[in-house]
Amino acid sequence: MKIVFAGTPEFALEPLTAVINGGYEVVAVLTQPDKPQGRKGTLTPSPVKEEALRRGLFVLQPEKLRTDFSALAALKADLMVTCAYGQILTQEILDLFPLGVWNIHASILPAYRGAAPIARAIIDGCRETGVTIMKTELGLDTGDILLAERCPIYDSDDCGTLSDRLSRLGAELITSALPLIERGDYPLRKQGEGFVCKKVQRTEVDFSRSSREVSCLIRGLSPAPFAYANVGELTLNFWFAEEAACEETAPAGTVIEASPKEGLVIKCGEGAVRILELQPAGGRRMSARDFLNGRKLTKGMQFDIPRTV
RNA sequence: CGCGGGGUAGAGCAGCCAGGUAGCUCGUCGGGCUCAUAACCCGGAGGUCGCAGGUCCGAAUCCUGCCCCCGCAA
Repeated sequence: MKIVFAGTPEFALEPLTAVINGGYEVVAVLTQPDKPQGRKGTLTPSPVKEEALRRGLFVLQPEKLRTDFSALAALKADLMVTCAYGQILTQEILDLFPLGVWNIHASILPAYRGAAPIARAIIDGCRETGVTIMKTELGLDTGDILLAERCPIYDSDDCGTLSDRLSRLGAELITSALPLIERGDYPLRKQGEGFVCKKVQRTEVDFSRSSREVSCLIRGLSPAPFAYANVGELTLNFWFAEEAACEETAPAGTVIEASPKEGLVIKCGEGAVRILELQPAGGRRMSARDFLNGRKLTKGMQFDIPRTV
């Protein structure tokens, strides 16, 4: 069976490997064009492209697939597996594959259709999420479900760790799915009503929210694009935080503890959060303990609270 | 030339503007206190101050060039 694999970020690597290890003929890997990265604007290939090249696979990376799919058509592949590819497919493109186009999506559909399902689930405080394999149709992540499997979200998770786990789960599911699809004998389940999510953006922490909301926001946006906060002249990106016990009454945003021993604890609207890892603007990622050894924060300082819109 | 911060002991920082003894917190090592300790007390080790050149009696500090790291924005 000839398969095209379409994917772009790191999340798609395990599934790609799984398809290859499944013994299928991966006739091409479709991925987003190289993008300028960082301050120097260096043109950087996607993680999927790098892996594909490493394995000597044929790579396609059209700027606009919807108008530039002749190369894809020429492959005459049987089916396509998509996994966070990043471009919308047209009916013409779907029709190129006799056995269909199948998508690996990092949520239990119909929840969290669209972009950033993993980050959204954490930010919303979900206790579990999962991965769905669905047959792609024109609507965004609306296709019928072939397989889905749940996966817990722990308080120790950030978007990075959860993403890793879901990526492996996605790899397992596609491994189970391909034989079913090849045999052509499989049940499909219709999705219920859902909603589409947008990309997540860098967000200023609102400490007037509850400790759970704050810690989930921080973990959901780490390791990018980050939740941040300002205190005095400092801007801090937060890498990891946990909810903390707090008996004090102080305005939200107050620094309750700031010592190498006690750690960095900030009062929230309800409860408090302990920042465990952070990164000052201009600096490297470091533990709160290291940061406090530099003594840039002291008890009683106030973090800015963003204006509520 | 997109905007900006930075490179000083193993870690995180101060000192630089107004050149003149290498400082702080943590860690580490040794000793003490304690039933005990990640707690407390005493003591010690540990630094080519990113690299190269220049100015100067004297440079972490002033000047010039270079290397590297990072935040924002794209």
